[in-house]
Amino acid sequence: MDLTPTAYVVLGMIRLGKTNGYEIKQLVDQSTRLFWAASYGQIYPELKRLEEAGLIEGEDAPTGGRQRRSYRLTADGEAALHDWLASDSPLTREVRDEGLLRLFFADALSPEEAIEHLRRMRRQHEEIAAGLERVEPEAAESGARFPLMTARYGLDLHRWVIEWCSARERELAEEGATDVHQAR
Amino acid sequence: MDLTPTAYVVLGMIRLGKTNGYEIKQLVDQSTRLFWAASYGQIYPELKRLEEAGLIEGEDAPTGGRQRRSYRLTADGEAALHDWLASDSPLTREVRDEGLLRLFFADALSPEEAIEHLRRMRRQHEEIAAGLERVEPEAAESGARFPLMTARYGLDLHRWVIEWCSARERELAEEGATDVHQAR
DNA sequence: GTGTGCATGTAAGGAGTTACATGATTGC
DNA sequence: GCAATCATGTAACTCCTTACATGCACAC
Repeated sequence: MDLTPTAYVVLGMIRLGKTNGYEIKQLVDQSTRLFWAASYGQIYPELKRLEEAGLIEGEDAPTGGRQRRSYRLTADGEAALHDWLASDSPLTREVRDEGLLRLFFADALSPEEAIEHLRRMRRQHEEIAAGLERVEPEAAESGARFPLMTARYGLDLHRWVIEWCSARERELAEEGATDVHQAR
Repeated sequence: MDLTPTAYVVLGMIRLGKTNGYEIKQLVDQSTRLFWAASYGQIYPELKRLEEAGLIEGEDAPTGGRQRRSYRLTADGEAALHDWLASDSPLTREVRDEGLLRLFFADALSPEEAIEHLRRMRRQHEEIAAGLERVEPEAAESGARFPLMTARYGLDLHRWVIEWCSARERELAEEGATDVHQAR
């Protein structure tokens, strides 16, 4: 019974008190989204699989006439989550960053175009940081320690990237200003 | 004719002087891998698609009896690459980081286990940084400016993460040392 | 009575990985 | 002669996204 990290997202979110697919999706979108996203197309089938595997138990809990299913962890589910968290199995890490990819090939651009690209990269990270600033207070109030820690990680990291981009923009601009090539 | 970023990886690597699928894969593995990976299963079909689209031109160039196909950019291919690099279309950014994901749920761990997990995260980034230290000299000698810039980005970024993990490890350890709960 | 939010799901398709198959060349 | 490297390719599979379908509840 090999679970994917996405399965543990579901398990972990239930442990944090989210009882149905909709709530799980909402919390994912405002917390782990930046380092582990999940769509309804993953969450609902995963809930079924985990129930079949006996790691969670569901019960119908309609609100009036609106269907709703409420899940909780079983002892097995709690154990599976803990084992994963404490295990020293290799940690998946994959990044797809089109901004960096374009930067890698930026020798094909003019200095002005390269600076412009760095600005676009920076703006993207500024938007991400702004989003994190908005959700950080909620993470702080939740009482859970580590969700707040990861939110701060994201904020500090993206601020670091913003500074890095700024620094590279300045370097390129200064070179352009003093360089003879500028006058070509 | 909408191209994926992976198609532009192929285009860009050919522009950097790589002439066949094998060479492209090698350069990807020691340069863009950390922010845009690509497997043979993507590269070879992509080369065919790009040739059909007229963005590259291939010619058989066997080494003795060993088959080999050598590609170069067409004018259309050069233009497509440049347009992508200079365009302000949205920049894809996706991260899957199991280390951070586990950290997010680390309230389910004991303080000691959480510290141990931070150590594992740090070690992973130390290995990545060590790999980057090895390839950086080659990027520096290649003459291309931006591949070196992205290599340094990676190095500085992972060093930042290493420091971040260390700081969190220290915080948790100090708390444990002064906290009454430690003696439970 | 209408739009927004709550709530559950699926079908089709895209992107990417893994594993395998094949065979020549080069260095030891 | 054997291992490592050069070189090309594909089939099966997994994972995930997108788009769609459905319908209730609640606030204005």
